[in-house]
Amino acid sequence: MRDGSAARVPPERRATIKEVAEAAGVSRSTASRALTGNGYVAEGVRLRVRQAANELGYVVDAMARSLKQQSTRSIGVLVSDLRNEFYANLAAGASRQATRLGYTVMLIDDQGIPEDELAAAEAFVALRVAGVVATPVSAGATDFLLRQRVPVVEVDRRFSDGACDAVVIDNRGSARVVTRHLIDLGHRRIALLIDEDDWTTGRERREGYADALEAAGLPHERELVIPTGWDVEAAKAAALELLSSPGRPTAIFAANNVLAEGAWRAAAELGLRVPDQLSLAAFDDVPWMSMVTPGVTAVAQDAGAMGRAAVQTVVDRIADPAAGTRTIVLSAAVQLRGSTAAPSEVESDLRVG
Amino acid sequence: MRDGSAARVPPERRATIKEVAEAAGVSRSTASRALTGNGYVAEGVRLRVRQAANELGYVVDAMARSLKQQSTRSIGVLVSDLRNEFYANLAAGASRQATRLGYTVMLIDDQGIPEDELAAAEAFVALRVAGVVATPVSAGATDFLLRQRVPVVEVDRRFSDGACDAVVIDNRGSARVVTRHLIDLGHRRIALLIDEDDWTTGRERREGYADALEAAGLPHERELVIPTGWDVEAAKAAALELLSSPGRPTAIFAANNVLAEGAWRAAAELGLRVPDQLSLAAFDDVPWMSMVTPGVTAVAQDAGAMGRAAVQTVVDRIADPAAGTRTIVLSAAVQLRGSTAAPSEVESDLRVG
DNA sequence: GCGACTTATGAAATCGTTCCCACAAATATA
DNA sequence: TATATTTGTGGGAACGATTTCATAAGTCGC
Repeated sequence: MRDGSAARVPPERRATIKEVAEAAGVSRSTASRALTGNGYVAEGVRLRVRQAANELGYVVDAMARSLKQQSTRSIGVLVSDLRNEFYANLAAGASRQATRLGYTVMLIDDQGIPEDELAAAEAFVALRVAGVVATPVSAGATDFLLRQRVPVVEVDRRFSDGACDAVVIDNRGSARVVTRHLIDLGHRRIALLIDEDDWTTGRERREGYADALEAAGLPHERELVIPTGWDVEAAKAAALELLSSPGRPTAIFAANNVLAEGAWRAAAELGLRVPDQLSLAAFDDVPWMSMVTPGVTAVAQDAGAMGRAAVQTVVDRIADPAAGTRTIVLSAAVQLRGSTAAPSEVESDLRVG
Repeated sequence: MRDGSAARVPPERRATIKEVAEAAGVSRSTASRALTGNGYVAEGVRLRVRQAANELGYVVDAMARSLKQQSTRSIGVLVSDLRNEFYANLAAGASRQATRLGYTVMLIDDQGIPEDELAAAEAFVALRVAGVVATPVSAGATDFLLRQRVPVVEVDRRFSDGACDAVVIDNRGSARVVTRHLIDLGHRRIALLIDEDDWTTGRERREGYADALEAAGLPHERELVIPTGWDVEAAKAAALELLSSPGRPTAIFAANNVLAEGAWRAAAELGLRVPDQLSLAAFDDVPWMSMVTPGVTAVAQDAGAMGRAAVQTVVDRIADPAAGTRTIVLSAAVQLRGSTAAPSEVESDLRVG
């Protein structure tokens, strides 16, 4: 029985256009025209070539094509941590938009490491991607790409202000609204959990927080701005310390979803009731915030929309490299949930006492 | 001042190895050897070439290289939905392992659509990826890739049993353990929320559920196996109907994290206390399950590890295309949390009455 | 029936790289 | 000294496609 079946045995080597041309009895040029649709080809010939290609299982070699055409249909996407839902949604939006526009995506997760980011940028240049969408962690990668004449769109945060396109949200305004919300509820000691100050996101969120305090005539107390690490554990540790201290705040504003998770876990571990004993608000609305009880008040960035917009922008830029740079600012909604409420009397007493 | 700065103006066109060679005063062959490290090159010459390359901002054209070498250093990764944390973690693990092994990743999110999956497979072939890691949604893509002689590793679920390598977990065993756990707690009416039956994951989880019921001598009631849709809303709707019915189950086993989210939201909407009035267990342990109160008992698959293992497997396969196919079965731990407990007396009465 | 245009085809150059080969000089081995 | 062997270099042929150009036949308008 073996070898007796009619199953077609795949050939050792992949078919080339030359073989397709021979099978169809035409020249390579004609075969190319028949398959790509560029230039004149007689209808009968077109069909013959298409059929020959099918029978041989021919698939164009994108590299040979790009080499000749000196351009590719792929876009580099560089994110800091795919395991973080924000970046995953961003990448999903970018990927889908790219597919829709006929591009493929080269995705690299640089783990937030500047060296890896630079290596990724080099890989993108080597692969001659048509453009790059990146959530930068340093100025290095963008600089390198721009020097190499590769269109870049910075997403979420900016390092090369004005030198390239960008898609961001109104971090400062959103942070101000959230802080204002807490102040309006009666909070006077509002801590800000923040991982960094070097990025535009962190800086702007901090500024928005400060804006709101100032507008309300509240002091901007240094010890209430808590620098944390990058991951949940570090954030939790920082929050534990903060919440165990005598001058404990009545509200925490976490500058992103990871820090919010740390704060939430810390509060749970200390047995603090939210919102009675602690109000919690966050930047980045992720699913768990609407699943826990009470839900967590959060700034809802549409990461998927950011990814889509970034890809659209980079494709526009590829089409017109000379146009002036654009910065797209997307709005973000604040989802008010049960985690923010007026500080309780008891808490006020505790604070005073 | 403008144009007076010493800033180097990037050249219009990218430098080629020919230009590097000329700048260093050697032939293209020598320049190539100096940069790649293959073959003999005098030390002084090597340095001269490297410097020339640096000064010209030379970056090798990966496409020209691959065309000549007839191989690439990139791997195609195909997932169903990057917004789902399971796939995001899988992709993150795959991406990082690929980077570690010197490969770049072409990522495509096929949205679970068979046509898109096939189109992605074609794109991978066109780009001549060295191998593909995929969470298949139909047999088509894998078949096509195998016919095209592209190494494929199926992850999470299988369509081409034995025809290619695979990385999966013990779905049946894990489902059995969870169901058994619910039975041991005293549950007799345990519903299974499941999205599909066509994939190995769904089938095996269902079998594990059935195994446990049978082993306990419990009837396998048809109306307790609930087919849901793919998204949270559909799952929630199905769960709402189930939980509002007179013969309502005392426990729900959700076959994945999306369905679990739907069930959780449904229970919350109906005001059912977990675990007093309803026990909930799930497949796929995602962060929210340990953040809500009570935590949700879940099978913890390490998606990142699956992605890593898949990439490792496909790279091994690239190295030895003739070796027999392997199926790697990773173990999954069951995280027991507060959402599963013995059914309350009141509930039992309700059920009887 | 003659120029102008459209349609159709194939030969050959080209994209940027690698790598086989030929050759030469330096070094090691007999 | 004669002969291998190692080290170093450059010429040129690939890799697989696209695309320019030349050529030729058919069509149109007059």
